[in-house]
Amino acid sequence: MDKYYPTIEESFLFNEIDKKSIDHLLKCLGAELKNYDKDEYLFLTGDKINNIGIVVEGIVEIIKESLAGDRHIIAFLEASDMFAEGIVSTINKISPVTARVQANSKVLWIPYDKIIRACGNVCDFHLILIQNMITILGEKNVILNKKIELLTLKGMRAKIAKHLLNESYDKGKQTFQIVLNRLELADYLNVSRTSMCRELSRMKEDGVIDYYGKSFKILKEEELIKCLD
Amino acid sequence: MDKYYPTIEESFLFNEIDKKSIDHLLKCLGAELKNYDKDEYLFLTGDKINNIGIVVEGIVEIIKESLAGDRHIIAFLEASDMFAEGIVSTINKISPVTARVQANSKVLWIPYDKIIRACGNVCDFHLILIQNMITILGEKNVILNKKIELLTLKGMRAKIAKHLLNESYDKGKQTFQIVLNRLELADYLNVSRTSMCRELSRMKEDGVIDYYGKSFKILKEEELIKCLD
DNA sequence: AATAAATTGTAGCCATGGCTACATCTTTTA
DNA sequence: TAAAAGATGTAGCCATGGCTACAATTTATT
Repeated sequence: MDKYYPTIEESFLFNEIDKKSIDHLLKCLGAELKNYDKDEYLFLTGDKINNIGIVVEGIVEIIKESLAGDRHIIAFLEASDMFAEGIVSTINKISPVTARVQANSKVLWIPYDKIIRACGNVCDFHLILIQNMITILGEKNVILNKKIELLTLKGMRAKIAKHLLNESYDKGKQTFQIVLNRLELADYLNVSRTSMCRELSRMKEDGVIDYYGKSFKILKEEELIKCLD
Repeated sequence: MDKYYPTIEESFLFNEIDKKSIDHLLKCLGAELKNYDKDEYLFLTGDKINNIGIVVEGIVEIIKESLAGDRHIIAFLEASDMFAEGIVSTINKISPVTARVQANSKVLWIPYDKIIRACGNVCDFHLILIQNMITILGEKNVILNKKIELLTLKGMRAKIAKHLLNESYDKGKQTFQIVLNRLELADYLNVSRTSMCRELSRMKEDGVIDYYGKSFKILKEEELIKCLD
């Protein structure tokens, strides 16, 4: 298991925790490393979940089944990504999603109980762990709120403007590269790709932004801000 | 301060905590009760927040200022409602909103540090408190995710269908009362009231639902579910 | 009970944006 | 290096849903 420590340490859950102590801590937590074969399920929609998972090797897919029956992948998780933390921290702990490995994978499972209940010999790390857990949930809240803000905006231009401003603020520059391609971006903004492309063209024509591929430049910030009304 | 205990106890933060211990606990936490006059500000957008607030008396408004400069009230909080818990649990603790009292009010402030750091004489309550804190954040995540699911649906009928199904499942009945009026509902679904009313009429005409005022009845659940594609 | 105010429902008009189809350009694979 | 697959941009068509205006109904106020 030791060979995976570098991966495990990267998770924010172990932020500020002395790397030398992780071995001790994982034992204290009763963490378990499990192997999964391609396409094996980790848990299904409706299952009661009691562990937090950290991907140690391979790929984990998070799948949302709609009431209407169709399946939609909402996340691809890679090594050191955490999952299920949002589920175990609710009252009933019932998963609204299904998790499956896409390739042969290894997952580290940590019992939620052990994380939030300080162990008998209250190690200092435990309290840091709990604080990290809360911070992770807090930050997730921020991300969800940002997404809601975006989705709530009326009009194509407003959505594009808001997103580009967000990116620009995050990077601290007027010129920046985006990560998503056009289709993914349209998906994120919940609009059709073609209509989004059309509006991007218009915005370039109007001289408020410029772009080539994934490189964007904000030309008239004030104009973009005006779009948000 | 004792006279406000019944209100304070109602907060989920003190769930499962012996009421007799609350007095001791609040002292251990260094909780402070403060008075505010009508229209006084509790904190402004951009302020760094270090305390969780619980409304003890009066009304607190949470206000969102858009980049474009207009103000929008996103919540009215009443006695025993908690606020700022989502802010203090992030990394930088900067508030994205402004809080103001709408009438003469009393607010109980609890230092976040004290909540998540067990005190020297580790009282048992402290751990419960921390677990409650995590549960609160987890549940908030669930609510935000539900809202995103709704906003992401394409088409008026899908949004209405999803919301009515949610309400029906929550209440466990096909017939139920909604809380919001038409304007508030339209706002929640992020559509115009008139278009929503039009679609509600059509749905009634099609015989998939029936309603009168705030009373709704789901007539053909399978049909509603089909709308979600 | 009478009036005012607020809430809800309906209709017509038209802008926004989704969809199909295709062209252009880029990247991957053989 | 050619061919295939994928990503991006553009255009035309038309359905969805936003908006204004007003009617009908319910609730609040005097």
